[in-house]
Amino acid sequence: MASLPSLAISGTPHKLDADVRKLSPASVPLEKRLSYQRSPPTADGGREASVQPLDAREALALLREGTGVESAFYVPLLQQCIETRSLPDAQVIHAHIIKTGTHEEAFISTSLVDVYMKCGAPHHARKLFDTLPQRNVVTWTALITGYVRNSEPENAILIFVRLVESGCYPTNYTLGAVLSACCALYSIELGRQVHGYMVKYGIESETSMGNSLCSLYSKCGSLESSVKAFRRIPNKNVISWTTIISACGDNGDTELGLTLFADMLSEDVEPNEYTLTSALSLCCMVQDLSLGKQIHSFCIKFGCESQLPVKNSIMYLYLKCGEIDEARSLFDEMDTVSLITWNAMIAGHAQMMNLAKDDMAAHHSGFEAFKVFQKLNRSGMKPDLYSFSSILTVCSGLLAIEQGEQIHAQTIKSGYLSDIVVSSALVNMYNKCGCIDDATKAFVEMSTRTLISWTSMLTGYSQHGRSKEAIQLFEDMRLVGIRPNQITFVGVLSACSHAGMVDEAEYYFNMMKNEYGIKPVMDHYACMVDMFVRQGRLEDAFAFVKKMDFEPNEIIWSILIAGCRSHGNVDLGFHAAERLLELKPKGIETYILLLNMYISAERWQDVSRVRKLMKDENIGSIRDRSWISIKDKVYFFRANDRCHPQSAEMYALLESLLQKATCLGYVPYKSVELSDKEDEENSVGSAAATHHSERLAIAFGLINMTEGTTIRVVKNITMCRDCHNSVKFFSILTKREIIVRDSKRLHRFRDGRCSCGDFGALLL
DNA sequence: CGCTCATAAT
Repeated sequence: MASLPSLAISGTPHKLDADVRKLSPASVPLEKRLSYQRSPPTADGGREASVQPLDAREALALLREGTGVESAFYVPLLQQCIETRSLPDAQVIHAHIIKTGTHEEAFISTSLVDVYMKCGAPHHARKLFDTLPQRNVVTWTALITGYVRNSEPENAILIFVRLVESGCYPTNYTLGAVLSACCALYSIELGRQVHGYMVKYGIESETSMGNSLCSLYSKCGSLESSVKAFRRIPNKNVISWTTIISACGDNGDTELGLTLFADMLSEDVEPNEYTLTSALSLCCMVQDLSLGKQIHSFCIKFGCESQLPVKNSIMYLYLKCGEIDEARSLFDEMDTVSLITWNAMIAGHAQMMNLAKDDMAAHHSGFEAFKVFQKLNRSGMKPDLYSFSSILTVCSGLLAIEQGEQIHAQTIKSGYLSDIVVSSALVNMYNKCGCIDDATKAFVEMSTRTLISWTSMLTGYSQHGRSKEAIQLFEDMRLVGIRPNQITFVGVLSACSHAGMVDEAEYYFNMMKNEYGIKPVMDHYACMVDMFVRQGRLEDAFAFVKKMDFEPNEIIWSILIAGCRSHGNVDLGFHAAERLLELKPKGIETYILLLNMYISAERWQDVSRVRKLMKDENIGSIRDRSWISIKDKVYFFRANDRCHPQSAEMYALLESLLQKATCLGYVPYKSVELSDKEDEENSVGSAAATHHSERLAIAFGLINMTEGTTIRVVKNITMCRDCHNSVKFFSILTKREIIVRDSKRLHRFRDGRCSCGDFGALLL
């Protein structure tokens, strides 16, 4: 972006020329002009045309032939140009205007500037403007407004500076347009300066100006300034209220937003459809269905429930609050839908996928999102950046790489890949699907990179065990001047941990605290503890935990216990387990870890103690689920599942693989039986061999997928170390790349190694 | 009065 000038407010004392009419030439009689207005004169309005209105099309045809028309026709002709957005027509008219010398009349040339701008030709407008003998504040304003319209806010600002320098007085129209330019530039500094001009000209208290300021500050991310601007508006109208309420939503202060909505009602300001949709969106954010329903009834009361945006909001409210059937029937009842309707459906299902506790539910939601996306494509409407970013999130969640690739192609074709959110979602999708090279490619090809895209890529490298690249990326990011956040540092520290770079980890940990003033949270400590544990430095790990200024949580203890188990320090493990049990952990995986530890040590009393605690704490039964997607079908597996027709083949394959693996040195770990009751019924009379769900899914993939293709499996809980170890052998024996994404991380098995660093601290 | 400026849903 070109550097922008400062808008010095000092200098010649300006006074707002309140009466713009003085500047307006009246060479064409008012009544003549009126007769060419778009709306036909009404019978009772007394606006009889003094010149017989000539059809604008006919007039334009005459001009094209070179025949002149009366100069009074220029206004409707230009009006017609705006409607058709036809640049050539504008040029024809322009030529005639010059021929007749009419361009010296300021209002005609102002119209021409406006027409060029509305035809998307700012260059033509500017060229004309620069040669004008006469220009007034309206002409200047038309140019500024036009630049904003054509997404050239820098030029709008530069023209405003020239306007001020030329001694012209800006009007409220002018300052409103300049404020829009500041908004487009997200420049709160420029905005404040324009605010200064408004104060100076005494128009700050005008409602529309206050509203604009309120909106500007909100869009620039300062809710505080926005609220201040709002409070200073003496005569707040419904727009003022709507602006501040939606500002609260945009800036994440739902509580204040809802309070202000209540204030508005108690001050007897009647909300309109804009206000109500904003309020509904606040209810969505806090998932408050009962409040949402009240606002729904307001919509009916104020008669705007039939408006599409309102319908969209209400549908989205039900969807976000989990009332899928209600949302669905509202959707089906809609006779007209907009792209936003489709997008709301996709985004709603995508969110449900992410929040679903149950993996079956998650998958179902994701699948619904795909169905909606498909229907959108067939409806004749074109997906936009919102559709693409939502559906790419769904692909990430389901590891649906085939669909993801198709959508990638569609984003290129439609041009939406240039959008920062879409391209970030694409990087994320490839990372989550285990395609680090495609992610890198997508990242490199981005036109601009934000904190989110850098962090996403960095985390991708880190999760794939490519620590050097992750850290290199971090340094590049700092070099470009992007300020890392908390999440970025989680990526950096986990990369260090992965590669055993203890000194670097400590260096970055301190950098985070001292240079960036970011307070370390549990995740950061978890990375550090994980690192010491990986190194077998259990004492250092425990010492680090003692340094924390909060109590270790379930995650920290789990890492310590898993580490003790891996490094055979059973006593320390038992000690840590006692501390963990005092916390009454919530996560089912924590219990499996503890059970596994006690089972390996054959401490059966502790095993039954943990099982009892699980019952007391109402920890549900252990459900082990995996799924694999082949073509457009998804196949689910449970532990020891024998439901599938190919079961016999799958079990035989697993047996033979395990046998071969044993020859290569595979030793099974004893681990907890993961079948739940439902599964046990199904596996009555089954062979002795037990398999967790991911092994079944992998076997299914090996049988049904073309040789050499990558196998991608999603698992709902963390892999156990026995499965992890055996899959490493499978990758050698079958010469396949196998990707398992479990609830904690991504495992990419290749040639007997796993990208997680072959270390079990994050395994059960 | 030729710039028609300010608010919403994904």
